[in-house]
Amino acid sequence: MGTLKYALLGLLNQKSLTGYDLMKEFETTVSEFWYAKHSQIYPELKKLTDDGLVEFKVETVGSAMQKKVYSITGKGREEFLDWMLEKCPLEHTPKSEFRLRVFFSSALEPQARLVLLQEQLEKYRGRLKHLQSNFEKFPQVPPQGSDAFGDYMVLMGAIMRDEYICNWLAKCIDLCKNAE
Amino acid sequence: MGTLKYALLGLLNQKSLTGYDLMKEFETTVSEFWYAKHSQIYPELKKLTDDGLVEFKVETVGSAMQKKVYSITGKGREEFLDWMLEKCPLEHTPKSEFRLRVFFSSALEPQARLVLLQEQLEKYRGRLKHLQSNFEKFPQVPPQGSDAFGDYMVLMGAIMRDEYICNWLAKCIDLCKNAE
DNA sequence: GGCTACATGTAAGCGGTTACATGATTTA
DNA sequence: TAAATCATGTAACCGCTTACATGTAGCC
Repeated sequence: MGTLKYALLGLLNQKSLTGYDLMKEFETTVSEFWYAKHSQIYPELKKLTDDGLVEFKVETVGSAMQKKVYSITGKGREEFLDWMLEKCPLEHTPKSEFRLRVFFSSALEPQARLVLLQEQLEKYRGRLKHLQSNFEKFPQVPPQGSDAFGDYMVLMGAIMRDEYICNWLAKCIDLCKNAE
Repeated sequence: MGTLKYALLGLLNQKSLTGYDLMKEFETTVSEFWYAKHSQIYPELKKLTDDGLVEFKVETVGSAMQKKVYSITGKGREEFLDWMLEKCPLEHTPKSEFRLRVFFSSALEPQARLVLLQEQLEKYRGRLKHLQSNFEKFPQVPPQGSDAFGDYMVLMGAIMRDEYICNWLAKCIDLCKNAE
């Protein structure tokens, strides 16, 4: 796919950043739907530079430390927008080790099956609380043209996702208990 | 992770199958949460055989065509159950090209943003209908000890997942329309 | 002075996809 | 008899992770 390329271009389309900054983005905000390690980011930035989609200027921090601040070029913005307007096919449902275990769970004792589901439910409830507290940083819906609007939509999606997973797990736990 | 190994062991724990049968499983039932191409399955089966976790007997179909029917061994069943009882950590939220686009969608014209969301909604609504019709093959909840019970739980999860995505997309579309 | 964060790179290896390659059986 | 399906394998390549490797800056 080469999606990392567009993830980087999209972020640099919002503002200029260093490779390190981009790495941090993939660890925080963006991590809900994309991520990459620095070992993948730096070579990709080099390729984007060679292709004229981004450019950088070197800034010096302190006395010796140098960093490369990357900006998107006109050509880069063009390719990014082309990608944004492409048809977006339905994604394959993601692989899930947990669901694989649930699928095979008839191999477990009823008690172990229940533990499997309950432990997972606790973990998702914890993450849900965390996401909900993140959501409070938006006092109201951000204006549609702002970068925050996309942020708002995906965060809302993340919360709804964890809510559905909690509902699903609770339903499975009920089924297991009632069948005993 | 080496999860493919356990996916194969889990399926062979239910019944004996050929490499081709396993490939078909990954294209149908199991595809909701795991999948693999034959080019990955055949070498993995060879490895599992070398490790004594599965064994096969050759069956002849027609006059010349040979197929290998694989069965799980005692050692294989043991390793599979060990894996089933391991702690199952919270999975990283899956990468999604679509959500990436939604995140960046302030770069689009309001009309293009709406089209992006609406097209995706239509696709998910279509798949949801398909999943719901699959679900009708269960006249009632299967007994907890049967292989069908795991199948039932994950299919229920898949339906709930597509429902939540439809709800999320509908909500996003509303936001975009109200902000105009 | 020591720890954490900032900052940038390379190399080996793994999981997975795409493509190459072959041949038998069934069905229209 | 032609096409689709059954059936099994290998090889090249790609995206990504883990580990290797190095050095600076800020903070306690």
